[in-house]
This record gives sequence, C-alpha cells and structure tokens, in this order.
Amino acid sequence: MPDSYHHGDLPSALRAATAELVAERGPGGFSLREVARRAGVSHAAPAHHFGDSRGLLTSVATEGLAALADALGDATSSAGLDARSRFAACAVAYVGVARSNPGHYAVMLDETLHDPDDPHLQAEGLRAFMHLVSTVEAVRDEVNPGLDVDAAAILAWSSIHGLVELDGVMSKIAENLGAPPERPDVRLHRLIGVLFDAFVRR
Amino acid sequence: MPDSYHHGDLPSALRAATAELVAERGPGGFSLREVARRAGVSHAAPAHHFGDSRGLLTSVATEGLAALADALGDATSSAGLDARSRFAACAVAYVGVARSNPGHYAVMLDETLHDPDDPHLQAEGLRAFMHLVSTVEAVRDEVNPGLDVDAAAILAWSSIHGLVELDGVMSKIAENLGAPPERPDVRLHRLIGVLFDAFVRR
DNA sequence: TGTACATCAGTGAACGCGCGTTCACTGATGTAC
DNA sequence: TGTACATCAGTGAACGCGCGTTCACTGATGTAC
Repeated sequence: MPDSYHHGDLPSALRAATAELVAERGPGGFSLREVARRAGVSHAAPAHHFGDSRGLLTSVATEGLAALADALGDATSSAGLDARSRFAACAVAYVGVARSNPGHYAVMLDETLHDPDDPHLQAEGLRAFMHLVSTVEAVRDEVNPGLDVDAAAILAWSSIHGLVELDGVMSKIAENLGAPPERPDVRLHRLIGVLFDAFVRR
Repeated sequence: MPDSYHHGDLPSALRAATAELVAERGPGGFSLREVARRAGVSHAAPAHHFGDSRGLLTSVATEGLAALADALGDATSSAGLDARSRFAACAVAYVGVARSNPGHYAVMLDETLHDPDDPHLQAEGLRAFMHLVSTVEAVRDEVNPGLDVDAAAILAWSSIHGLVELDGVMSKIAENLGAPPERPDVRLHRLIGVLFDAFVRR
C-alpha cells in the first residue's frame, strides 16, 4: 500500500521532475516550486533534501554524468570491436545519452547552473572523461602511434558536444538554404567519419 | 549638451546592458527591469523598443551574429594566406568573438532564448555560416579536392563551438588530473591542428 | 521668425503573480526497554 | 508483545521581494504654416 505521507524516494522524483521541467522550458523555466508541484509534494519539501535549487541541480547534473559514464563504459567495453567501431560506438552512445536526457544534459555541462566543485559531480565527470580518453588511446595503439591523445580527446568531445548543441541551429540553416532535411543521426555519422579520419596516421 | 530625457540611442544601450548582464549572471539572471536599471532608464522603457524580453534578446542575438559574420569576413578576406592559415585565422576569429562577447554568444546560439524565426537574425546567422563554408571550400580547392565540404564545415563549427563551451569544464578536469594549467589559446591551436589534418587528403 | 500641433520617447504609480525562505506543526517510522 | 520516545519526512501558512505588464502622463522634437 502506498504511503500517502512519506514519498518513498522523493529525491529521485525531484531529480526526474527537474530534468523534465528543464527539458520542457529550458534552465530559465526551472523553479523549486514547480518541481515540487510536479512531484506532487509541498513546495517546502525539496529544501529538506537539497537545501536550495543549486543543490538540486547539482544532484541532477551528477546523475546525468553518471548515466553518461555508464553508457560510455558499456560502449567502450563491447569486446571484439576494432578501434574505429569502438570510437563510433562511443560517439553514438554519447549523443544517445544527451538526446534522451536533454534536461540532465543541459544542466550537467553548464557551470552556472550546478556547483562545479561538488566532489560527486567531479568524480562522475572524470569517470566519463576517462572512458573517452581510453577509447582515443585504443585508436592510437591500433591505428596511429603518433596520435596526440589529449588533442584528439579534446577535439572529439568538443565536436560531439557542439553537434548536440547546434543541432537545432544547423537544421534551421539547412532549411534556409533549401537543403533537403537531413536526419540527425546521418549528420552524426558523417561527423564521426571525418573525425576518425583526423586520427589516422598519414 | 546631453539630453537628460531622451537617451540618444537607448536600443543600443539596452542591448549592451543585456549582454553585460547575461555575461555576469548567465541567461537565468536576465530581467527587463535589471537591464533598464543598468541603462539608467525607467523599467517601462524597454517595452517601447523591443516589446518583451524575447524581442530584446533576439536583437542581442542578431547583433552578436553580425559581429561574428564581420569578424569571419575580415579573417577570411585577409589576402595572401594559404588555406591552412586562412582556416586557422577563421577559427581564432570565431573564438575571439565568442570570448570577448560572452553575453552575446550565450544568447545567439540558444534557441530557447531568442526567436529563431526572426528574419534579421537568420540573415546574419547565414552570413556568418557562409564565411565558414567558403573557407572550407578554399581548403578543398587548395588541399584536398575530395573533401566533403558539408561534413567538414559541420565538424569545424561543432568542435570550435564545443571548445568554447567546454573550456571551463575542461580546465576543471585538467586540474583534477593534476595536469599543468594550459592556456586556453594553446588548447585552441592544438585543436586547430588536429582539425585541419582531418581535411588533408591521404 | 514664430506659433500650433502631431509624434515620439520615456516616466512612475499601480496591479497581480510566482518565487524562495522560514517556521511551528503533524504524520509516520524505528529503536530502546 | 507493548509502550515511550527520538528521529525523520513532509505540511501549510506567512513573509517580503522582484518580476512583467498596463496606462495615463509628461517632456522633447520636428514639421506645417
């Protein structure tokens, strides 16, 4: 029988409501009271668990980074893949997490929204980043011993993040140019192709 | 003698105040009243020129895109440069505009803040984008006839935008890894290097 | 050159609203004995 | 097994605040004659 007074797992429900709200209205549309409303709880309840809105957003960011790290871990540990497939799987997983958790994604890389010094957040961010680095290292070992791993990792991360963020703008521009509409994952795979080529020794 | 009643160029002053405010506090910290306060004008004045806050933000976004288009135009038209230099100049100009106008930059590529269907905004955005495309075309003509211009332009824009946005996060990670602090423009030039290599025929 | 008048720019008071925060409280749980 | 009590989770009323919007207004400009 559901407990009508105690929620069960209010922190999780509040994180979910936050992600949903941010995805719907953008970070500017976020408020503690609206989140409480969506979670079906009094507006003073969130303070109990998270203190203030920054605390809640930091928790959401941490959850998002953890999901990203998990997804990258799954993608990179798929055994039997050559470096190119592994790299592509990693990129696809990244974009997949970003697109299916837009609320989390919007919060987790914006340092004006969360507390960038939170240790849990930093740990999850680092874990995600290390998966990326290890994938690039695999590319270096298998394909191009001279590859600058740091520069390549920066390029890979920047470009994939940029693609996610600019997706809407790019579609708009393509439309204005009268180009046929391009499915987003087609754009992604073309980008992965050019990107990977950048890593190949010549 | 300064006119104490009529402002002279209030729209410009309001755009400047908006950019300053957004740069300081992020998009969430923006309000029409605070902007009016900073411009030294009554809080009802902005409505006269821009209607509502979206109108003002769209105007700021358009101004930012125009500045970007101008800067890219200057960079690409510097005659006598080979494709690599021209491409690098373009990237440096882009990052320069983004870093020296953080308020404009935050607003101009975020479709939840401005009105993406505004014709002036679209025109300036397109003008900026065409400078990028023509630079990539120059790279194709001079260096690699087989280059996929569209994919390369997407990669270039995504990665440079991503670099700008992730700068803070990347510094944080590097710090956590105990890496020596890297000057931002060093990171940029390493990225440009790997990026350009991606465009070279092999 | 001077006067009347339309137009435009900016004012300031008023409104209702949603917000974050505080605080005494009540409902439910779990532990000690 | 039962009772007392500490602890924790969530409530709901109250507060002061900054916000966007409206509107009758006033100050300044520029044009017609």
